Amino acid sequence: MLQDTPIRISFEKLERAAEIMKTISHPVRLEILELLAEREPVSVNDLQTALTTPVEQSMLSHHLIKMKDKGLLQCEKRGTFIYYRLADRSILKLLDCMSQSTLL
Amino acid sequence: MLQDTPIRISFEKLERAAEIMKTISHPVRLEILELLAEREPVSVNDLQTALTTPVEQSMLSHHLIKMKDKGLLQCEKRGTFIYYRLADRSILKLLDCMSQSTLL
DNA sequence: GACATTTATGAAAATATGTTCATATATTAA
DNA sequence: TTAATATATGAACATATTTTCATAAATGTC
Repeated sequence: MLQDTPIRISFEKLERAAEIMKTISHPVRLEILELLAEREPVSVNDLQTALTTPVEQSMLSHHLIKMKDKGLLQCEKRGTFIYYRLADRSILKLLDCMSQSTLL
Repeated sequence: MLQDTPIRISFEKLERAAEIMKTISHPVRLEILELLAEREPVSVNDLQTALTTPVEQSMLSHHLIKMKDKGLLQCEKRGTFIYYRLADRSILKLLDCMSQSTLL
């Protein structure tokens, strides 16, 4: 059921929304979020293995840190491993909407 | 209620999803979509007036054409006016999710 | 201490995106 | 035909993002 009522957000919120969406608008980042949706927390290495696309360790680290900087992920160190988790699962609703969109 | 079941999308779909999200990840574009959500179709000029942020005619045109090129908008010419509309209202679900996200 | 493993860092390069400006095109009106 | 209005176009520029590469830091193991 599509909602048809006006949704009005302030420009500041539109800016923040745009920032969040921009941050995850990358196929690998979307897949990272999907993986974290299923299992949390996950180490960088496990993420790398789980991704369907081969991604360099360094590249993966950059992706993760970027999403963390934007407040989308959190991480925790255990020994030499770093475990990432979603900072807020409400972002999954976005993925869900996206996956259901008839635009895809 | 957040959905917690696995959402798995093919990499091609992730790429298309990323492309769509990237295209609308801009505060002005988000506001354009909001305006179109309420009223369709709207001429470029009316859009320009309705936007809360001042946007140059040329810039607005670029935004609209980009979203049209990506399949998110459609347009129709009447006289010297061009009326834009949403190509698919399912994109509004995304805005809705975004506006409800606790990340904002 | 030497070595392996895990992850981060930072610079450089490649690519993409956003913005501005001047101008073109199309339509309508006078 | 001239002028006015609506919109698009395209080049130039500025800025941001993505990717790669080499290397560093931290931890654990022998």
